[in-house]
Amino acid sequence: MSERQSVRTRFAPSPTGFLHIGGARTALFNWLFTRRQKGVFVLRIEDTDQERSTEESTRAILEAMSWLGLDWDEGPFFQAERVAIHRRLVRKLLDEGKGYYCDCTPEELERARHEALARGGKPKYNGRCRKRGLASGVGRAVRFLCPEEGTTTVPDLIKGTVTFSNEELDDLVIERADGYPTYNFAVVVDDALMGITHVIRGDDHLNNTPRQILLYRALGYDVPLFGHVPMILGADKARLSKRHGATSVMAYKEMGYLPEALINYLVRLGWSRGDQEIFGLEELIACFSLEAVGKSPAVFNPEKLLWLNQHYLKSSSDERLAREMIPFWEKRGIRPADEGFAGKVVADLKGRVKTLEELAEAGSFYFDDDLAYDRQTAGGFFLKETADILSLLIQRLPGVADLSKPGIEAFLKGLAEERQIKVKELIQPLRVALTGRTVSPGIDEVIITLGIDRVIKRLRKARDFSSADLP
RNA sequence: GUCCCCAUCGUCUAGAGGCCCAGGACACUGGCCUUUCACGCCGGUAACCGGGGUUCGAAUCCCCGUGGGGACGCCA
Repeated sequence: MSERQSVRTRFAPSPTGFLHIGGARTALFNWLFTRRQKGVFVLRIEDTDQERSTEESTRAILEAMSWLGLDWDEGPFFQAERVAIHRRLVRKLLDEGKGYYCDCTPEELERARHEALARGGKPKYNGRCRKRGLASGVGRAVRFLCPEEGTTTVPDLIKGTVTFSNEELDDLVIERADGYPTYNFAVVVDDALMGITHVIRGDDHLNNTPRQILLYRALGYDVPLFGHVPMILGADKARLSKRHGATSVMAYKEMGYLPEALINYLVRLGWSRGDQEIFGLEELIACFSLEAVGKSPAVFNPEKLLWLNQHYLKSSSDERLAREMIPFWEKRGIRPADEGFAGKVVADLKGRVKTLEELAEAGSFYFDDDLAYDRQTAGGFFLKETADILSLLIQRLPGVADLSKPGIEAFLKGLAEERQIKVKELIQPLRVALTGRTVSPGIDEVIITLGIDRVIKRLRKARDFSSADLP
């Protein structure tokens, strides 16, 4: 490719569902490649299947793209709005003798396929209408007249050059009986007319590519460069699907993943740069290349995604995280008193959880001064001795002048020493009293975030609970 | 069935003929730290699918098997 010709790529999902993990990675590779080349990234919605396409899906896909930060420069274009163009070009092929009408019924075609399969052959179209010279008419589709001899070569940036024998191809339908173009035709026309220079897509399309190349040539268009990225598989090595867990991008948002974690995970699935694991977006734009994309399919590993999410959680600012937390708290009926408090809660917890959802769960006690103590989950901490310890804390804590981490720590250590008990024996009852749980952030952090007034309030409640109703 | 693609630890991968009795990361695991849980730090287990070539030398190149994935639609 010459230096001056600018790169144009596209992402072309069909709006028949949400943006899934595989589609997101394809979009990401396209986007990174394009941004690196300072090219133009086009978004095109392939909605020629009127039966299955929905506006809701289109909205969902756009929303997911935006969440991931994958912005596009042109579009979204809707393929269905371009059928007049497709129809005109089908007529052109017809006029030039490169296509013909076919009146085979779906049942006939199905039967022929089965027979071919039974004979051990490839279930391709048998060419029944090829030489019949049918005119247009109701129930008639248009097929492309495919050469039967020779080979077609796909120039692929990832897989290398792949050659197909034209015998393997058949006369594909380019216009359905209902007048709508089929995928293989529409995609060629639109990519060509939109000036797409690099077609980057899943390698499930590799087999379609020779016939698409034949269409480019029949239409008189330049053939673009291709890059077929390997599929993403589930743990059982089968193509990733719902039964492997969440496959929708937005489902990950709802589970409390950060977009940069998903991006980082996805890009490392099939692409690498030495031993590096953590990549920021800007960094990716600077170093991404199709040559470094691997050829083999990759298994989706939720554990590693979780690890990356934890990493990004740890390194995000409290302010940002507090903002991201809002919907997760809302779901639990929690509305932080102010941003400062939300930030402190997040700061206490972000290093010990893997998702925002988990953070919301682990930190719910911060927002509820009326904790429902539970002897079961309290792990046997509500005993006579506990009540004594809590009383002691209620007496002494308000007198602590230095309510900083070291200050609290020194106070606790001193008190434990004075009472001839282990610090742990002091801290665990305190933890349970303040949080209602045996697991929580550092007790000093909890005290600071809660503030001394709320701490005392909770201690009183816990003491009463301990001394009343003892087992 | 036919065609196409692919093949390094359980998983993601590094490796472009000697630097590799194979490196990193996740997971698992032993220890340290410690105020619970995490985090962090130090360590461990674990792989070149098989067979033939080519070469002084192969994880790397070639061939054949085998295995996995994909395609074969008037879906995209």
